[in-house]
Amino acid sequence: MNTSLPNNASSKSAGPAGTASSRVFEHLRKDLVGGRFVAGEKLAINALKERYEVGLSPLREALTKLAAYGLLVQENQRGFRVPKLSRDELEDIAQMRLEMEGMALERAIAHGDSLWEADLLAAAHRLKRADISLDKGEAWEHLHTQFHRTLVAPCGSVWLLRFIEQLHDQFDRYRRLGPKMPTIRQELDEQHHQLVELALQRDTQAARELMDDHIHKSYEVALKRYQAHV
Amino acid sequence: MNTSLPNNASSKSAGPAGTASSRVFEHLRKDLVGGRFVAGEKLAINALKERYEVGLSPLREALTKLAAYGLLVQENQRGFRVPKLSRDELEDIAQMRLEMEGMALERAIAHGDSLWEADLLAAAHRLKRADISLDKGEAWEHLHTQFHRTLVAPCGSVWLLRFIEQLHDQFDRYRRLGPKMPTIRQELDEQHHQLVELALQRDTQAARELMDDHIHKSYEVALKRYQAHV
DNA sequence: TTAGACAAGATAATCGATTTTTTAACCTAC
DNA sequence: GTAGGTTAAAAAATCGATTATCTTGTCTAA
Repeated sequence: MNTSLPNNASSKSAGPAGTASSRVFEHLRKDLVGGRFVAGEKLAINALKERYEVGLSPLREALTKLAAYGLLVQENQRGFRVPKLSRDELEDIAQMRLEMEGMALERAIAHGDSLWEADLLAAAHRLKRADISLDKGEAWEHLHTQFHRTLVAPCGSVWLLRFIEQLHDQFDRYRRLGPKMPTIRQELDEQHHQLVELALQRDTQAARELMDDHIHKSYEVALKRYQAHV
Repeated sequence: MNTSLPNNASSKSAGPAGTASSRVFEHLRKDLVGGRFVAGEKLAINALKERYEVGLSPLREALTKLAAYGLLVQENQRGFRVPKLSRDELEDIAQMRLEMEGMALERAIAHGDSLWEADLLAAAHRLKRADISLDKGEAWEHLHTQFHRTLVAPCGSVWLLRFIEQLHDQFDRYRRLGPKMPTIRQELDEQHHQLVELALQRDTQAARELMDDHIHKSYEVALKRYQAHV
């Protein structure tokens, strides 16, 4: 019923369903990506048990899974900790995003059908409409992720999509560092709009260049945030 | 102390150390990659408990981790199963290996120092010497993995290495399908040797082409095995 | 003064039993 | 005869308690 990682309770829109384990996984994942833990911090399992209102077993399963996913580090007999951040890693992640999302976009443009075009337009529209100041930007973040997901969806490679998702989460640990998000909304929206345009025109070359630029700008934001946060 | 996924007990050479959970994880991983489970099979947890001599908690943690890693599928409230194989997926994996290992090799050639050259020669030598008929080829398999790992090691991207590792495990599910391994040893050895040569000469272009060819040949073997197995 | 040993407390990992959910077999009503 | 419903058995998921390991502070001996 699923593809195993984002796991059960189909990715988004999950209602009350799913196992305790999968609920905690999602919740923790969001908290980690959203920067609600400080990098390097050691997790106090007992505290988490209360915070997320679960028993030990499902909690440990969630933590184990997050470690496999790369959002936690598990140390031999001393529990879990939040991975440190480093400039080197940020560059690694950004570089990888460049390569992989570029590749995916090219393939998506080659394979995407008209249903994709519709989805893409819809996702872009929703994103533009979203109020970034709403619930701490959570809603906007979700739509933003969704937009990028839609953009590369028909690339034809399950594994490529999987890696991109993972990198995106990693990247967001940097991009969402520190307080709120006084993003330069204007330029972002413009780029998203242009991306859709170029995708619809099947202008692979230009689309990829814009995507590179888009990721590069995100990288600069993330870097600034990282440097301010150190 | 580690990088979280291959997990504790540093990847290879693990002695008796590590938690029950990590031991089972490694053991199960090898069994899954080595084809000791049939694709699509549902895992009987109680049977596994006995087979691997662990309690429920560490076993479930190992299974959860393997699901996050992609070697198992977890279904909402009905346990774990071994992912099905498909020709489409095989092609996806092979294609991704092409891209990612090619990229990694280029970077490795650009960054690798003389220590790398030494490691590479050593790894190639050990591989050539290995007796493939020994313990069901396990020893050879390990050296083969190690060789490819060494080849791309200095690529400079932790994430790229991680993805490659993952793809390699996925690929091996196909390549090691069915009985034993009557590999055409000659040609493989020759290619490995040539790869080392070209890497040492820093001939990026030729090395990448050979790598492409090498992976492509592996793909053909894997495909044959897959088709025979269906 | 400091390196090493030791013990007490804290934390991680594991176990055994319980609860929840699914599966499968059977039964009934149409 | 089959769709729908009931229930017993099986399996998954979770809980509570136990065991093993690490951590910290203190003491001793060089």
